[in-house]
Amino acid sequence: MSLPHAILTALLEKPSSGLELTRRFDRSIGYFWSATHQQIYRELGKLEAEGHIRALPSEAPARGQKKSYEVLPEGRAELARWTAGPQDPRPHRDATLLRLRAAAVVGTAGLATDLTRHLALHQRQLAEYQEIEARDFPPGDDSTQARLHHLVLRAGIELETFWTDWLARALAELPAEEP
Amino acid sequence: MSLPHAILTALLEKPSSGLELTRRFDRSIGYFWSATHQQIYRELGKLEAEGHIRALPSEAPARGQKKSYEVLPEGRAELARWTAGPQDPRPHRDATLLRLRAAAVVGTAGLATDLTRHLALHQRQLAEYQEIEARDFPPGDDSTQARLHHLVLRAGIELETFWTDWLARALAELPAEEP
DNA sequence: ATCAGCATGTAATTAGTTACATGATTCC
DNA sequence: GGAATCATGTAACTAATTACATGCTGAT
Repeated sequence: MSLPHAILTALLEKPSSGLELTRRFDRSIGYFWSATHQQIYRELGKLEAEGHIRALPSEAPARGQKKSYEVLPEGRAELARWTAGPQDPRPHRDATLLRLRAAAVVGTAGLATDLTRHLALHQRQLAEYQEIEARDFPPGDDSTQARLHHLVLRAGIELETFWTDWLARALAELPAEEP
Repeated sequence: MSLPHAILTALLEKPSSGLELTRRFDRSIGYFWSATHQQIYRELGKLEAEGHIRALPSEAPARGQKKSYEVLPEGRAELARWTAGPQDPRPHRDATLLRLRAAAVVGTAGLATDLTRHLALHQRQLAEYQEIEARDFPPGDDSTQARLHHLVLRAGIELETFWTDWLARALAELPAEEP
């Protein structure tokens, strides 16, 4: 539902081609709104047809050729409208919590292995966020833009901190398993 | 992707009809795996066709008639397999974080109103979780099942606590708006 | 007898995922 | 000229959402 707005945001930050966008959706933007290259190309086509973005004229539009896009005033207006307007929270779905609830009825056998793996993934993600914070947000940041970006990163850091703590607690509470 | 497993879990906890399931997906189960009645009826049909659940014979199978389901051994085995097996974390998508990032490029005008509304929603949800904790998990719980359920609830409480804190901080950092 | 609410469904649309296809460029 | 990689796309499928349809039950 908000993929077009994620793309508009990314393109306003920096005009890019489809593949460049895909790479950015694997890092920064993708930390809170992931998308595959197939989704991105499809959505770029729609946004262009609607007059929200346009291809930079410099490049040739052939198949294997790079094609960069920039946001038009209509696109910026649409993004501003979306940002300011009311939005209902989307329903959440968390497979890990569901799994624990399932384990309460069918047993916890085999669960610890995969939860341990998840714990490691969250620890790695947390470390990555902390590196970004140390590198990009030294104490004493001031611009509104920097403070907003820092807030978003803090959410990532605190959520990953929560999950690492919680998974460690969950693992500690699981009944020991036979080897 | 895990809707069938959510339904199997719910039915193992207590055999139910479609509408009863729908109600439970509006409360307990739905706190971490939401689903609408349309999804539920469709999935019940599939699970029955696959031999994972069956309709309790007592009730008549007509259209406006209640029809309750119970889990068969095959369904329990499938749920145990899913619970124990490896699962890759799904990509996250958080519209609020995307919105803050968008606001960093198009401006924060109008944003505070809706974030304030979201803050209130998270506060209400947190209060509800805390009531459930006080009611259902008095100090000194012991069974594995109770501890697993409590862990899941704790995740809800701590996540809502995070969001209320974070939204309050975000609102404090937004530039004041002209009335 | 009709209306409100319970209960079960169907249909159409949109969003997201997975698998595959194709051209261009560069390096060997 | 062949392989590897960059870059852009199509097609098919699965999951989720939105809107609508229909029968049953009990109250007035």
